[in-house]
Amino acid sequence: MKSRKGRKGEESRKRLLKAAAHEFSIRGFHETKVSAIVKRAELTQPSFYLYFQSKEAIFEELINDFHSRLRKLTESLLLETGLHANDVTNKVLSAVEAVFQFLAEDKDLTRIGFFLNPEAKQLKQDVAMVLKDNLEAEQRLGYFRSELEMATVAECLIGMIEHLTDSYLLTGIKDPASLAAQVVNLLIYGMLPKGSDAR
Amino acid sequence: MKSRKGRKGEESRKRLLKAAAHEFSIRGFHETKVSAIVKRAELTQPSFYLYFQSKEAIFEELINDFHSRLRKLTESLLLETGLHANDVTNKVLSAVEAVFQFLAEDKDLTRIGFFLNPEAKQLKQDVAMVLKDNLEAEQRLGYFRSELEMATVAECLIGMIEHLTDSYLLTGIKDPASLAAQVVNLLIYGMLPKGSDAR
Amino acid sequence: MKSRKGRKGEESRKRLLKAAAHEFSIRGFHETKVSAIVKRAELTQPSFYLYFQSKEAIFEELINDFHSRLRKLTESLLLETGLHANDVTNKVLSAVEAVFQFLAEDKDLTRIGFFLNPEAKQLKQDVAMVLKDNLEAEQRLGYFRSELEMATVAECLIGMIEHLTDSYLLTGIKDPASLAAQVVNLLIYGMLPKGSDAR
Amino acid sequence: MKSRKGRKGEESRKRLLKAAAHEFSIRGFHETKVSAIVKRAELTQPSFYLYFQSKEAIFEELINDFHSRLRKLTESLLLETGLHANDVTNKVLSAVEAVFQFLAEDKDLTRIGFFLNPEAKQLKQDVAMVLKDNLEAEQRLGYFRSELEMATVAECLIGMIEHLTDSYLLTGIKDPASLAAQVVNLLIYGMLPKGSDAR
DNA sequence: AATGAATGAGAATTCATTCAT
DNA sequence: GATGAATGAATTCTCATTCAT
Repeated sequence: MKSRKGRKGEESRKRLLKAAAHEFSIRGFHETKVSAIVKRAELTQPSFYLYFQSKEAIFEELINDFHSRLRKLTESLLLETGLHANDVTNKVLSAVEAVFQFLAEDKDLTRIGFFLNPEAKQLKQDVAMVLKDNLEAEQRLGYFRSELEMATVAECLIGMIEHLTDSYLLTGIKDPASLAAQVVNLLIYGMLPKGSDAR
Repeated sequence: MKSRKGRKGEESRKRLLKAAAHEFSIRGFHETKVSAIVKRAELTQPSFYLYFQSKEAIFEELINDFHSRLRKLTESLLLETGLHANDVTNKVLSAVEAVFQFLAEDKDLTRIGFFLNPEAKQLKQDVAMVLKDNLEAEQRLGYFRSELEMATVAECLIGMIEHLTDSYLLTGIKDPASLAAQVVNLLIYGMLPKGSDAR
Repeated sequence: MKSRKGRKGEESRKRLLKAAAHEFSIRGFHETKVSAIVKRAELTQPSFYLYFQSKEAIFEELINDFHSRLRKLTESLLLETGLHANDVTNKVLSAVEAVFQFLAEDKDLTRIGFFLNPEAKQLKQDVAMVLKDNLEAEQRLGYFRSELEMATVAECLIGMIEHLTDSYLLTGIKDPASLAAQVVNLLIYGMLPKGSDAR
Repeated sequence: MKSRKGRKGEESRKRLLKAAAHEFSIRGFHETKVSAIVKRAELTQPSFYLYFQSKEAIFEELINDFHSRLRKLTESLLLETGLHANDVTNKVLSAVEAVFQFLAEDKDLTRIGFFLNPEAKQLKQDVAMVLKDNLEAEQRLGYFRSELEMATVAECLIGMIEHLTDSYLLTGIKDPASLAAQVVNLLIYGMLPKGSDAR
């Protein structure tokens, strides 16, 4: 199924993936008909089945592609963000920005992998876990307030990214850098003005 | 269609709504079959159409119910949260808690109205707008840092609520009060420890 | 799937079975389209699936019906044919006739259950086994020549019945009684004339 | 189509025939896919159509091959078995053995030509007819009992051969010689012990 | 002589919905 | 107020076959 030889086949396969990503992203899985995918890819239905076992299969391939890349990103971020960061804020900032950057790269794919599929929850959970571990380590080093429950903080961060991605990033209203800046600023310093009450 | 006649009819109608909410919430719109709804409601397919025009119609009715109640909640919160609040933090806290409370009430409905339907985006946008206006007002009163872009803050708050609802509230891992406390604490004071650097 | 309530449904189900039997019998499994079955039964395709899970399912139901009835017949014949038969020839004759009778009853079903399905081989094997046991018992009592290998004889008998059914019975050229008489006559006495050589 | 050019082409053609015979014989006509044939023949689908017009065509070629050879065999048997045979039993025996021999030669082909195709019925009919004529001639010469209806006897013989081929020959359980011996012994002398009743 | 790529035609099956009672 | 029975309209998928090289 996967390994076609020639250049042309590989092209068609890619066209199908691209077309499918687009259709899925605007219409969702069920409302997307194979007929629509092949039409957009300028092929016929049987050709679709030359490259993919089923509609589910192409969907999953898109998902898996997205997920594995996101996972890889997460891991790379952890490495460079790692412990003993003496400028925590900047580290966090650049990490968050990298994530937004990634999510902005292929919007169709982001919509599918991040919002449209049930397993995304699992993925987010994984990411949350990794994030939590990291945050807790930094917390132990005194970089963050000790009362904060880092598991929840991690989930909050993910929620923010998720939602901002949906409303600002995928719509093109804001760019990764500005979003990251705002998120981190808010998260790090909170909403209160400088001199306000000592808690 | 909306034949509000006998007691029994009213009962059947409610059973269908409840059954539909459950099915939709675990399976999503497309994967939910009318046959499954009526089975759960212990009725037959034609009876379904005695009370609802179509599968879409019952879904919309559930959505609308949820949405109008959420909108009502939002409005009521704005009133009591209103301006001239001298203890902003507590106001925000009780508002956020009320929202979590509401979302925890009927979990099936929340899943449907909040996560499963495309129009939820519009709803969230509406809420975000209202929230933003409110936050900006408070910001002008000096309660919040002036550099913050309140539109984004509003979206962040919504993202946090959304995601925590999904991972902690609907799963029963955490309760509204505790979630609200954490969210607000984080949002208001940020992550840095008390005495840390002036920004 | 199976248990419909009303009379009408039961009727439709039977019509489908009858139609399917006919189509399968003349066209074989693959060449028979569900569309042809329902047309003959004066129904529509979805109705077919109201009563049967799939094309395979209705085919199997026909097969199973045929097989269980044939098995029942075999068993009943064994009982009455049993041991200590002092007029072996007549016993065999009436048994063979009963079999032809059965095979002539519903010709469509016979064609399907006897010739068109792969599992028929197993069925025939079963029958052969039973037959063999019986024949051997009679052989030990001295009713049959001791040099004969009864397993093979059983297979021969089945082959004869099978083929005569195909060419004479299902085509209506000969009737059960006459076929049985000829088969048994041949099998019991062989082809040689009365006084011919001692072997 | 029948381009009998190079050596290599001829080879491929043969490989396809062999592969097809195998596939057809275990899977039947409809369940056999052209893709499976070419895979087994280590060729590609377009190559298949270089040598055969269609799936039907290759099937027919196999059938025709089998049929014409079987027909030839029958004819040769008739010649040597011919009239004025003074040892009828032995003549019949060697004829039957020759048939089993033939059927055992290429088992795939036998399965296809003898059991899998609808036209086999016609072929068997033809053989039956020839057989009948021969038997009747011998009957007139007094070699066989006059009460026997030779048309039926012929069919019986074919049925026996058919079934024994299926259950013993193609499965490798018994060999042609032994099968022929048993069939003829049974057919000629019948089942009754030597001295039993005069009919 | 052979193949990578593509397709026309069709088949089974599903599901929301309605008819008749 | 309810239901047994039926269906229109799609949709996915398969397979033999062919085009272009």
